[in-house]
Amino acid sequence: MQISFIPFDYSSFDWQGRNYVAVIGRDDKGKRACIVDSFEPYFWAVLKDGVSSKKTDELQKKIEKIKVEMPGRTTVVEKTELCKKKFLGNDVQAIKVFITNYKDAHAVADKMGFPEIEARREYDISFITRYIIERKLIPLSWHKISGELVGANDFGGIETGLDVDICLKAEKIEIQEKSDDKKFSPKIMAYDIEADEFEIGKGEIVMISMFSGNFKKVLTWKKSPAKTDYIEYCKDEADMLEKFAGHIKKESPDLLVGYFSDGFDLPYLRARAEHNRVKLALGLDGSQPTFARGRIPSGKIFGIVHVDLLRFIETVYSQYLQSETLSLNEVATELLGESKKNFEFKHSRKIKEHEWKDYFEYNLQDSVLTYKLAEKFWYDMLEFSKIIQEPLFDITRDGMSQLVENHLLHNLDRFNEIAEKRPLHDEIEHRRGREKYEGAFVFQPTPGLYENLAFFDFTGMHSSIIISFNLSKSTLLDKKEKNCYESPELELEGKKTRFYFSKKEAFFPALLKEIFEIRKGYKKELKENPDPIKKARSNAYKLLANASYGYLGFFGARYYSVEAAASTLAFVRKYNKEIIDKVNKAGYPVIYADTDSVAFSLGKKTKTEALELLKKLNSELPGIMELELEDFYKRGIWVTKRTGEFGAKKKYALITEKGKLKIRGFETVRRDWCRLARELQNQVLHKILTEGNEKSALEYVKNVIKKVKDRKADKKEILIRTQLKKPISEYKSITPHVIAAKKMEEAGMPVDVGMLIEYFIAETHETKKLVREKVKLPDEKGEYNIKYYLEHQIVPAVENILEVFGISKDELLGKEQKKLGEF
DNA sequence: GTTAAGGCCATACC
DNA sequence: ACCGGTATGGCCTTAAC
Repeated sequence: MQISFIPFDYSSFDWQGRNYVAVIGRDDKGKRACIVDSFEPYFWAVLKDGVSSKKTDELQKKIEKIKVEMPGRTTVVEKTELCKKKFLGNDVQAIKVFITNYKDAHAVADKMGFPEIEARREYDISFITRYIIERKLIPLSWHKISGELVGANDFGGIETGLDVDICLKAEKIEIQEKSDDKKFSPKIMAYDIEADEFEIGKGEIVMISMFSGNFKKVLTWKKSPAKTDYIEYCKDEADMLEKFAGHIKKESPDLLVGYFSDGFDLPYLRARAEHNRVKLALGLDGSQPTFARGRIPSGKIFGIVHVDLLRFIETVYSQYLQSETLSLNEVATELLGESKKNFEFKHSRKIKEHEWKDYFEYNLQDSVLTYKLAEKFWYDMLEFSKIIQEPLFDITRDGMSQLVENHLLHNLDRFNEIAEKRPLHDEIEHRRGREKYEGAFVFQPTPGLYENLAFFDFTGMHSSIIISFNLSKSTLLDKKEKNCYESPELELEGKKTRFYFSKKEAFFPALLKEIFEIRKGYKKELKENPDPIKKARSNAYKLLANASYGYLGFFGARYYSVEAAASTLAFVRKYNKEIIDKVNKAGYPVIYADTDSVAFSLGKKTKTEALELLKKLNSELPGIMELELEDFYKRGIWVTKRTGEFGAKKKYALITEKGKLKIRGFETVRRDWCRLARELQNQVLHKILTEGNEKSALEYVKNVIKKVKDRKADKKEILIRTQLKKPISEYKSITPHVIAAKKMEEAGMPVDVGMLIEYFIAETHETKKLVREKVKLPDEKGEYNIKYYLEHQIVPAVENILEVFGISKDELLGKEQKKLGEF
């Protein structure tokens, strides 16, 4: 029989010592299907140059005798094939080594230490990735699958107890052209738990909420008078866990989405199920969730894609968010305009009868928000999965470099390339230990207020350089050749040098070019005709292109190349400086520049003239490099560093003619300054940039200073928030936020790595000199320290800005110091 | 015991 | 371990007196 099929979940299983995959998806009528499939697993032995055909024959025979015994199975080399391939861009002879079980690829490769073999490769590619490459069953794309129905006794009875409508053994897989036209909306269910303790498994789970659009439910085993349609009372915790699994089976979602659920909800559920000795049968085959090890364990459920939305947002979207943390509340407020319900967390013992209803609502709301965010990010997940060709489960958890690498792996066969290996421990250590290479150039600005500015910047500068000069590991030459690309002079490991790159087409720059051009196309289409799918697709290509440069210098990369990374930056410096020179010579004084941008004064020249200059600059750029207008600005301000008289880099504020502010680097945009200082600075910048002088700003500053002195500042405005980046015990330097974290721990509050620690600086006894000795938690009794807030928050936030107008630090401080003495 | 340099630390820019 | 280097600035630690 034949079906239309869209795959979204991939798992592997062994039967009679061989590997199989079970792919879960839907057909075009919305029925759930499982495709059982397999392929002949293999890896590669790349031969040294000039091995004779006689030697090759002998070698193949030797390899074909290899056998490894494993508990419960025997893997042999089934057959070998001699092929013409490419490895790092070079033509090579390679032996394709087919083996019984892919799990033993490494063990077989280990037995192949023959002198004719240059390298053994591709035994370290994940089985699912390998499967997708071999059989081209692309995640979230429509396929036509023909095959036989799987019977009750096939594959050790996998079909029995598998909750699907159709189970097919694939024979032929064809991708459907124009599959884009066919819509697929997955059934999404969001979930959230509330527990009595934050430590995984330590307390009891009090309630579980679920939401999937038309289905809403809060399960609890606590007794309360609250009665609403969605509350379901259970006998005890064990009963609640089983009912949870029951509802998931009945509702049958494709995606089960949580927020921080890899780190909290799912492991907690698993731990409580174990504690209660019940089975948490969430998988379509009745299996329990499993956890893949990693920096953060990843919770996998057979047949249902478990997505921890936080992880996806972290890697692909956090750079676009204004939110200071990625908490569900902040992210939902920013993206949905909807927030969590107010409920002050407490142990269930302490919850009063009438409060339970609020607690249930709170719990449900978390699922509702998670669900709405998942809907919002669906197109992004879909596009990433389709473009990278990796399952949803993986693309929602991979870091940017992993995404870049997987995109490469899925496209290497188009170049007949054998993949490079993943670096091993020693190699990683070595890479991490190397000296840093020189980065981009940042222009030293002259402090001042400027009028009528233009900003130019390079579009995708790093990518366009990698593409234009064919930079990569496989194009790096040992020495200068005729007709090659030559990097500008650069310093690496203390030596001045240059690198040379071949002009021959190579997979890394070629694939990047493809990404770059496709993105350009979608960006243009999007301008003319916006739609969310195109937007998500354009963004996915953009992120992929932007991460490619970082990938070159990432120690974990298969195609790591310091030479290519350092050369990229040498070109970045060269072209940024060249543009600065040319802009200056054209009669526009350059005010500032950083990496890929240049800001300059228009003076008496017009915008049209500036755009003419842009055209001219572009005509002189090599390859696909391109400079574009970022914007014109009415005014801009640059200030001095706190120490010294030079202009501070990466710190400026601009205003457009329409009055839109662009603030970079100032305390206003830093989350570790108190709100009062940030808001004050924001107002001061706004006033100065709108009005062109400091008059009303100065007035405003004085009022705030008075407010602080009169103790009129609100507690919320003076709280300082700093992130705890590692466990308290690992801090060498005990800073105020570490003290605050310690205090929280003592008070029995949860303290986790990654948390934003809130505190304020209080009035204390004179003998306490250090700032950390004055630290108090928000709820602690005490007045804020007037001297500290004036001298360390309020004045520092504005002194450098007012200094531009000749209001010196001494003047500002001197005036205030006398008054400060009163306290 | 005081002070200044250096280091640790968090955060931002691109 | 999960993209790079450049830069600011606060506060603590430590060396030198």
